[in-house]
Amino acid sequence: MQEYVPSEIESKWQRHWEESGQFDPEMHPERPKFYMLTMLPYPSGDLHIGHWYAMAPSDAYARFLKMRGHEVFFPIGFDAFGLPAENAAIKHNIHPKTWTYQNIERMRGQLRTMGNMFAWKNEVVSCDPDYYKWSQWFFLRMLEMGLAYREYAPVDFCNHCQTTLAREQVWGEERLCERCENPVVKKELNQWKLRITNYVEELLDFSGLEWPEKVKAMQTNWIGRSEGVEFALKVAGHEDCAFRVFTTRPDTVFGMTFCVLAPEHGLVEQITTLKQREAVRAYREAAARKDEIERMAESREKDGVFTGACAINPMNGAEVPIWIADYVMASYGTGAIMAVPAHDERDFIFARKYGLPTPTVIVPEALRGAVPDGDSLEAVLTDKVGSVMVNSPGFDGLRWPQSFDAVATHMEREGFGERQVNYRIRDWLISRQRMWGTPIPVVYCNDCGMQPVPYEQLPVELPDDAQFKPTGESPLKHHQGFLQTTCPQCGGAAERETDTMDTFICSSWYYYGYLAPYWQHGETLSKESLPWDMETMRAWGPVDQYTGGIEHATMHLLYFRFYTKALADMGLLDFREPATRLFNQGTILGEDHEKMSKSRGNVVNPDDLVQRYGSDTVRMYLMFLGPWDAGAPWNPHGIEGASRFLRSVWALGTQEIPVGPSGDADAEQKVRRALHQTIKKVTDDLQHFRFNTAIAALMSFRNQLRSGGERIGSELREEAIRTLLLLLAPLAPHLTEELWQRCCPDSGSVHIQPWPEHDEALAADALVTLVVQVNGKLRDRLEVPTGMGREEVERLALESEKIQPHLSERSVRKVIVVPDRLVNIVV
RNA sequence: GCCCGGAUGGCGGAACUGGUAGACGCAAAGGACUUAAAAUCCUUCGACCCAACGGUCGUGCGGGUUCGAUUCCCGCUCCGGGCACCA
Repeated sequence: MQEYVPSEIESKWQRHWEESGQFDPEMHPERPKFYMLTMLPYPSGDLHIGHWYAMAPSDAYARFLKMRGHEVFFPIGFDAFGLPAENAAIKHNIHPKTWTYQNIERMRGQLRTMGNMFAWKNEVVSCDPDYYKWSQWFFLRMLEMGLAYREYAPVDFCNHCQTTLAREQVWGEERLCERCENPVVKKELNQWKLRITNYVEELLDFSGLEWPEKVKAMQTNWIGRSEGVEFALKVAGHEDCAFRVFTTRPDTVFGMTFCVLAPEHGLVEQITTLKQREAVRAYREAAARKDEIERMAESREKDGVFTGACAINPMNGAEVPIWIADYVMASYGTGAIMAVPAHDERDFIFARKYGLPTPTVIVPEALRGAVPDGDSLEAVLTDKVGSVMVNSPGFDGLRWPQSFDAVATHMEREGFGERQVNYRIRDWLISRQRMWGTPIPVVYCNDCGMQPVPYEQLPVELPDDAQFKPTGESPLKHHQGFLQTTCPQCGGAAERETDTMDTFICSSWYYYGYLAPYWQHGETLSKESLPWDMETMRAWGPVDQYTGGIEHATMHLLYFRFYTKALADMGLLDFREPATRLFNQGTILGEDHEKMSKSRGNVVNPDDLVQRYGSDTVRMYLMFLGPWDAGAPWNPHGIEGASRFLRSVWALGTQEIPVGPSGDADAEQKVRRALHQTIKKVTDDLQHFRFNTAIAALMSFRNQLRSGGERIGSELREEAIRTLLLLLAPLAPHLTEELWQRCCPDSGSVHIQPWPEHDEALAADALVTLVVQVNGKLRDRLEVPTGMGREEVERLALESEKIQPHLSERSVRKVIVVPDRLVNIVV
């Protein structure tokens, strides 16, 4: 018997598969298509065990589907723009392009050792001008459609990365930069944005998508839809002066005892009285400063300043003081609120602090008639359901949601308010003050203003001779060759935009890019150009199964849905959702159960493991660790189990056992039954990404085959081994291919064989273990033929020697029989 | 504070729609083979009591429903993730 030496067979088959083109996408109309997609890697220069954990199971699934008769497309590429390349440029004086392509070259090699069925011919590299010219083309189309715009507004800026960020890329209450985890600051800047908010309602609709509930919840949460009423309040003594507030609780409007404007609100200056002017000015300044610096230490203490002016409650004409306070955000709703302290905890705290009244206007329905005082924070009633309006002339006694409707309708009829839906999500800020990204294709002319670069001039290419400064500032700002251009409108001198696009732009359409390998270098674009062949897109799109990490739930996965909708509106796609099914794999942790990081020294290097155990073993072990979506800590000894298993399969596949064509009938029946049960189990598990239990089933079958091995005939033995190889092929593609070629050299690759089918009759057990319980406690086990009748089962159980002692001196009250399962005797 | 997950042996985990808790693997212990080691193979392996047969307890904690609960319901604890003066 030859020994199992993975290194000898793995590279051989990797080369063979790629050269034979057996995994290149081809349309066979008789086969159902399957677009399998795994999130593309950033070319950091080293393939991490996390990449293996994400991609190896994806590959197993793709291979499984191919054997199940699908035509499978499983592409790969590189998300090649981004900051690390610039940092390397500054540190090592190497152009980001050189650094990136060197890394890609290295990672291609590492990825190939995984043995995935990647369609390498369709690879995309997002920093290739032939790729990013289309990112620019989409941008120009969006500009024409009004989906892209430039705005001067406060934005989040990361000092460490020297760039602005999208709201999605600022994390948590600490407001950390998604890349470097340093706190961001606010800055007022002119920035390009994409109108993702145009699609909010559609983005909230997940119908037809098989996505994890968690991701749907996170996106829904992020979009933050809330239904309410927006209405106008006049300022007393200023006939021409009014402001609007948004509320989700119009039913509490009679309880308004003051209003609050955000310190930045445009009306503040105009309405502040002379007496209050100094206090208001000081508060606004302090608020502006607070926003810049002391964000972390910011307490939730509510304070504010009276403006001296009053607003008129349009419902009852009551005059209420107008305050400014920084607990009201300028960026949400109208930047102003009606304050109802009896029914809002924040308003209550504020009212308490400044001695403002807190009248009750809704009460629990059960308490109707008796209006409680509501003089503590705990007594603040915020419940909608079960509350009724009181002290609200004309509306008393109304319950939610009629109370909402009645007030809203009244406001609409009287013409001072209307129903309104507000969202938390903001438009996508895509400007980055970085060099290594897609240039935003616009120029600024002194005479004509901002002008888009004509389609025919795309791509606007990054210079190859950029000078990087240690300050981290984008070299584009100082690169005269890039900067100086002519205005497409008047032909005069103009300057290019030096901001580049967020790299999430590249990953917002790469899965369509994979299908457009015909981009031609030097091809002149026009508005009528097509980024892909429409027939090919119709045939393959959308993605059938997408896999990747959950960390992109409210970033990439939101942008990627938005892009698909925008591209569909450009007439380039005839579907509106990019991926029908989504699966989020978990994270592989270090041996110490902590997140892997260089500083912790718990990083596992896959290259070393491949060298020592082979790719198949690494794949198998990662899939065996536990459920794919759970992730797991790495156990350096555990991989031995996967290694042993594959070695024993190798032994089974190469050993000659001198037996006749048929063997012991009883042993054969057992093995045959196990075989069909294993086919069933593995098929079902792989369909549901349960790689760990599929592997456990294969191991069990291996155990049975080993123990009964000498007593079965060569015919069944060969069938069993062939089937084992087929079932194992998606998981351990190299070893199975090698053994398959040895046993069935004429049938072609193991990976194009039809998947085995199980026979229900052969899989059925002849005998079952019947559990006998007395009062729910296990007392005996009986081996009985499958399908035994209730009466007989009951009789057998009662007669059992082990049961008898438990029945003495007690009377049987009831006997529960679950056929083929158990008998429970209640005494 | 709100919204999602999760908690099972020494470890990773398994258990279909309530029906044998701990599959499969790792580690450990004992044994076989070997001059020896590695590899391989066999046996044991939740806790406690018992010489043994066997028994009692046991799926984060406390209750409940049920003949029967890791699974369903109620109330907690701890861990992880998301959101958060969002009006």
